[in-house]
Amino acid sequence: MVTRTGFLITQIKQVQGRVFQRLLERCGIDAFNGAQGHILYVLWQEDKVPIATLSRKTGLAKNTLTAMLAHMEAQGLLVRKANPADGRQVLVALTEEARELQGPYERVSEEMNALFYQGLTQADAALLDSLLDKVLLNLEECEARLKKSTEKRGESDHGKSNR
Amino acid sequence: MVTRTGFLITQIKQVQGRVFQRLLERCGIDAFNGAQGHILYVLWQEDKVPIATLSRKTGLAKNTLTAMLAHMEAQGLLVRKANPADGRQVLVALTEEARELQGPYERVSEEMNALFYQGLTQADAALLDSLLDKVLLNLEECEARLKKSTEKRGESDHGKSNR
DNA sequence: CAAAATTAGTTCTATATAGTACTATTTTAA
DNA sequence: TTAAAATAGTACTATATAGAACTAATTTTG
Repeated sequence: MVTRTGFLITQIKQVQGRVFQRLLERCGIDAFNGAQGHILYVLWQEDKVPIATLSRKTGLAKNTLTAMLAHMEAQGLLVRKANPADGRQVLVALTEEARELQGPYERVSEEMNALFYQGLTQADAALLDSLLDKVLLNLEECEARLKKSTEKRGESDHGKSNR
Repeated sequence: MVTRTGFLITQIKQVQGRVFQRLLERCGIDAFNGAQGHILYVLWQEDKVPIATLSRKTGLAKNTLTAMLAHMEAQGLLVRKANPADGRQVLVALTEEARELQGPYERVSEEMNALFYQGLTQADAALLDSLLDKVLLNLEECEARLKKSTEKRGESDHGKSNR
C-alpha cells in the first residue's frame, strides 16, 4: 500500500505554522511566536526541567533549544540557571509573564482545533490524535536506535580530548 | 474535548525530519536532503510548473521556494526558465540526474512508512492518511480566507509604486 | 581512587523558512 | 486603450533548525 503520511505531516506543519502565527497576531499575542509556543506548551505543564527533557518533550534537537531558549530568555519569557544538584544541567524556569500567557494561548489553540476538525466528528479527532501518538512513539524509538548505532561506529575519540 | 493535534504534528515533523535525513545518508543518498526531497516528490509527479503551483503542492511559502530552488538549481537538480506564454511565471524542470533519484528516494520512503506504522494495521494507516488529507484541506481553505481578509485591510498601496 | 565512559550543554556553521516590501508582467475595467 | 488591479516572483531580513565538534561535569569501572 502507498501512503503519503510523511509528506502530509510535513505539509500540514508548514500551513499550520503560518495560520497559527496569524491567529496569534490577530488575537494580539505578540509576546511569542508559534515555534516558541511549542516550547511554552511543554513548560506550562512542567518547568524547572533540564534541556534534555525539553528536547524529548518538544521533539527539537538540543542545540536548537540552546538557541531558542537564549532568545526567549532575552525576551523575558524564561530564566535558565545551573542545577546545584548536577553541575552539567541547566534548569529552565518560566517567568510570571510567561505563565500569564497560557490562557490566551489556549484560546487560540482551541480556535486552531476547530479549524483542524471542520467536517469531522469528535470521534475522528480523538482517533487521529491516538494514531499520531503511536506514530510519534515509533519514530522516537527508531531515532534512539539510530543514535546508538551511530555511536557504535564512531567510538574512536570519546572523551579523549578532555582535559 | 482537548486534542493535541497541532502539537503532535509539529513534534512528529521534527523527529521525522531527523530520522529521514539519517536514512537517506545511510542509503548513500547525498544528492539532496529531506526538505529538498519534499519538493522533488512533487516535481516527480509533474514538473515544468510555475512556482505558485509548487507552493500550493508543497505547502511552502513562495519566498521559501525562491531560496530553495536557487540552491537546488546550483546543485544540478533542476532548471528554472521563464514561461514564454506568461512573462511573470518561472517554470521549474527537473534534470535527468534528479529523475534518476526517484527510485532510491521511494525505497527510503517505504522504509520510513514501515517505521511509521509499526504495530498498526494497513487499515489504520489508510485511515490516518485520509484524516490528514481532510485536516490539510481545512487548513488550506482557512489560509486562503486569512490571506483575503489581510488584503482587504491593507488595500492602501496596491500597484501604486509601479512605474 | 584514578582513568574511561557517559551525559549535558554550547558553539560554529549551513540550510530552511517566512514576513514585508518590492519589481515586472498580465488582466480587468472605465 | 490606457489606468487600475491582480498576479508572479524576488530581495532583504530575521528566526528556526540541526549536524559536527567541542568543553565541562558526573558516573562507572578496574
